[in-house]
Amino acid sequence: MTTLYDVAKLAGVSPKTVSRVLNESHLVAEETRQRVLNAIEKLDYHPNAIAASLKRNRANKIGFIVPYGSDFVFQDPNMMEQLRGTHDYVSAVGFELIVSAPLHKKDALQEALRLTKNRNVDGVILYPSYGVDQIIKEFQAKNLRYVTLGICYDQQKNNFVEVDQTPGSYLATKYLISLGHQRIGLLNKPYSFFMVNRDDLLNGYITALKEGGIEYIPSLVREGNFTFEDGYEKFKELIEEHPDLTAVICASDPMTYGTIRAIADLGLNNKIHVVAGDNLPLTQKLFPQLSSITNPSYEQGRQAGKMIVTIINEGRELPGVTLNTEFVIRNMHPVVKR
Amino acid sequence: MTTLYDVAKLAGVSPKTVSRVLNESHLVAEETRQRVLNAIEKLDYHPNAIAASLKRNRANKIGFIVPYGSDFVFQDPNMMEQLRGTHDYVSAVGFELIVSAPLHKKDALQEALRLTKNRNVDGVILYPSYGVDQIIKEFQAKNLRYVTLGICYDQQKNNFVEVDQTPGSYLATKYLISLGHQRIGLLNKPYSFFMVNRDDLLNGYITALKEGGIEYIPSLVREGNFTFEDGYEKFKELIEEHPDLTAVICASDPMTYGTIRAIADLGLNNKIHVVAGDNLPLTQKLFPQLSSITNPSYEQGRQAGKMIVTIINEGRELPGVTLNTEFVIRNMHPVVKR
DNA sequence: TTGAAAGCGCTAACAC
DNA sequence: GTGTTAGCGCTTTCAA
Repeated sequence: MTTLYDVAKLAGVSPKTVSRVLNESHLVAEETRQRVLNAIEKLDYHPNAIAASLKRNRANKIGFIVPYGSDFVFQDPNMMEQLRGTHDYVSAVGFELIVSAPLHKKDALQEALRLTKNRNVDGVILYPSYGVDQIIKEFQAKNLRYVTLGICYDQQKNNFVEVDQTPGSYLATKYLISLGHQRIGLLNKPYSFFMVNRDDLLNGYITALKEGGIEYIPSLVREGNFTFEDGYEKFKELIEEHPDLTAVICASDPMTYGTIRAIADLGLNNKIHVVAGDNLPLTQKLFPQLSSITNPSYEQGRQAGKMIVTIINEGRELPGVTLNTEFVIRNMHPVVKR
Repeated sequence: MTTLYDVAKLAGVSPKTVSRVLNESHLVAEETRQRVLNAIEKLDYHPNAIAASLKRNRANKIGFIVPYGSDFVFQDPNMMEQLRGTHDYVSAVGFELIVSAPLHKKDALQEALRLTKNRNVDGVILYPSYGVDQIIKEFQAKNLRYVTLGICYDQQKNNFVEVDQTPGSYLATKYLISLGHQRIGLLNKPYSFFMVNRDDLLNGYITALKEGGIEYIPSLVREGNFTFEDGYEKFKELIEEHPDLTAVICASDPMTYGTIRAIADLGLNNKIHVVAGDNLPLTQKLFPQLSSITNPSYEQGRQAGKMIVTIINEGRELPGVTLNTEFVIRNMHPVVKR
């Protein structure tokens, strides 16, 4: 294994000079620099990143921790978009991304602590889940670096990148009302996913109903855990209790797919106006006729990546960021009254 | 920062003993071990993984290199399944997974070399792509560790986990013929993706046609690059040239989605019998009526993870592994003759 | 079963 | 602009 010393010897300079060429070459005379570069080339020298990490006390790695098992991370399309956003940002600024997806929530949180305390990573991005507030306390007590994908405890002011769904659901509901729909279902996100539920989807929905002079009926709202299966089941419940339903707004794209499948199975094609939850590329391709709330998952992941890198580099907390949803009209359904 | 020395001091033992407790505690007297563990607990000590890595010359990390940009890795569902399989295996045996997805192929391959030579990772999993054979030569010359997800050069005997699609396409074609289909299209995988094309999908298809006494018409086969867009375009080409087409076999699930969308756009719903390419969970949910070739992507990723870990631990090459496709009948279409 | 000392390959402090 | 020295935190001889 060739080391920096071999390079120094061949180039006839000190080890520190080689190190300078590697890291801060502007502090080295051009002629010296060239000699060192030649030696590096000749020896096919590659600096040992681990040794540098040890000395610098910097792993140059970011952990992306998801407390729902690998089948969730790698199969939920929103999660993938977040992951992709984080990957793109952090890899562009010289960090590597480590994905950690233990099967049990409590393992995940311990894993976050372990990764960070072991100095395997310089900081982590945490997905909201039950118990994450405890972990954050420990991160804060130990002065470790973290960013959360959503608000994780009451009064959290720093180190989060969240998405506010109020505008999206408000606009979606308004739009459906403008088409003449009166019985509009909402397949809401799960309260249990988040420590601090912002009720944003629900609030946008209720506000729009109120403005439209339509009564808010709580049983038109069902929670689901973002999955296809929940979309399927909850829509069936909804339509059974409210056979006069003509439209439904879904909190996520997988739930949208489940809803569409349920509609097909029930022989209700073209009878229910569906609004999708995320506006993912795949959904636009599969169901180009669907209007959709837009969920900036990629941007959320990207911003979280940017935030954790900044926090690591500057060594201080950063104020939280809120991204907004919008609403895209792509409707090709007829207005249906049943 | 508490170090192993702090623990040693508190426990009244030598650093080496603490190290033993951490790594090979059976070589330590139980009473000593307890004293050390107590000290670790009391100090909330976490071993510095980087220091251990430096000394051991082992990063405990696997690189997963994909030469097609992050939008491909994180959006292609098969890739995700492979990644998930690798993640699950390697994380279970104490390795971390580093995903590397540079935008340009040649960057990707340089990245694979850099990651490995820098000792950022102990080995890499390489996706087949143009030029990967050159990189492999360099890996071999430098005695670096790698596994490829498919055969990447002529006569490659070692260090790969590939999938043979012959059985799947053979069975799918047989089945379609048994239903009475005569004009069967094949949306094939792209030759350009692979250095060494095994023609497996095509061979299974041709063999089954021959056995069924049906002429093989080359223009019924179109290549696509696994994406929705290619499925859409290539199917349109196919049906335009062959209006008497009644069935089509797709090389991947995204291509299947594209084909289904094209069929809908052309007003041919229920007129074309579609066979899906991968049998991914999402496809089963979205289109439960589709028969499908089963592509063991998760298992492929898992086996690749297992292989690279074994190669790293044993320091030698391993014979390649071939996984097989199957065919699942889920048809609810009527048999259609046009 | 335990310990002393050396050193993995690099960079930070401090000279010159 | 360049070099010397020490040391990051661990593990590995080798000896006791």
